[in-house]
Amino acid sequence: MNTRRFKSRKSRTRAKKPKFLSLRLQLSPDESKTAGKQTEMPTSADACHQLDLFPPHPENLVEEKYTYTHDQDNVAYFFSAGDGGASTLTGLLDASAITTSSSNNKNSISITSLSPSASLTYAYGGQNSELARTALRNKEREPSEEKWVYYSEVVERKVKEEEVTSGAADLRWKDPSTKTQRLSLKLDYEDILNAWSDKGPLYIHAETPQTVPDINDEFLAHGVSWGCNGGSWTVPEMAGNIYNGGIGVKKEEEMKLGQREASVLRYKEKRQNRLFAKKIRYQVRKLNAEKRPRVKGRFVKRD
DNA sequence: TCTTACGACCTATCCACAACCTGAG
DNA sequence: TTCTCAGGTTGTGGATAGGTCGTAA
Repeated sequence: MNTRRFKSRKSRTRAKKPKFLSLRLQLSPDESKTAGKQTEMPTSADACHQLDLFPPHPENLVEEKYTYTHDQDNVAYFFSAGDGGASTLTGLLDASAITTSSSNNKNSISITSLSPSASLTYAYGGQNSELARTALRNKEREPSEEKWVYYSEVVERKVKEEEVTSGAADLRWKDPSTKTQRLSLKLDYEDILNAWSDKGPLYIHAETPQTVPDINDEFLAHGVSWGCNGGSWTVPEMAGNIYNGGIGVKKEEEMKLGQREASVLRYKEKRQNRLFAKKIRYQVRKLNAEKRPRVKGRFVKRD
């Protein structure tokens, strides 16, 4: 969604009550509760979130459980209620517990609440409590449905988690007496560069900083795939070809190229088929709306 | 290079009302 | 604990307004 458009549109006509909340906006440092916070270490692959090739939907912003998953084709974040509703919006706001789990090729991060009675009024500035109540009311309507969240929101959350899990994590995170919890990720760039020095260029294109790669990029289309393995990005099949002068066996190369092409095809197909259209939650309402009389597109009273 | 005009595109908003949800008893 | 009921909330589609973007002059 175009934010500028949204803003200007809001100014154009009477502002409609927003349906969803941005947790990022509401989770100011002062309001986050830290007392009794329990954190477990994320197991791996935390860096992978930086490559979300599919822009997330801003809708469905608030849900019960935040889950991050990745596989070899994709990286995505979900909110789901697969835990039976143990985590709620209140829980998210409170963020009393952040737990992570890992199994096979999937990692998940759950944020649950240890004090569900926390004040929503406080978190929402006392003015949008009705909104929060509404959001809470929606819990578990669709227990296993995929949800999308803002990418920036996820990144911010991940940064916080990384800081908590790192050895040099700011101890203020666990100190209930400390009011400022604004954590900042401090990287030792020199160490990173040294550690990486024998592993080839830092960037896909050695001259330019790496951002989200374009799937149409020839570089990707010719065999370099993105995978997340134990927290670091790898170039599994063609890495040697690119950086070390090739793998040598032409036949093998062709086979792999074919597999790559098929893989890229599947990837592109997957991306194209991704559901960007509005999802109908209640078919009966759609039927009713279709039958409802209209004037210039607006519903009108029946005679 | 900058400004302006224009068309194409995009999307929040509006409406009524049945379905749905929630809390009280 | 379960049921009932009243009242509040949500979701639905088509047309539209008005902003954005790209292009040409």
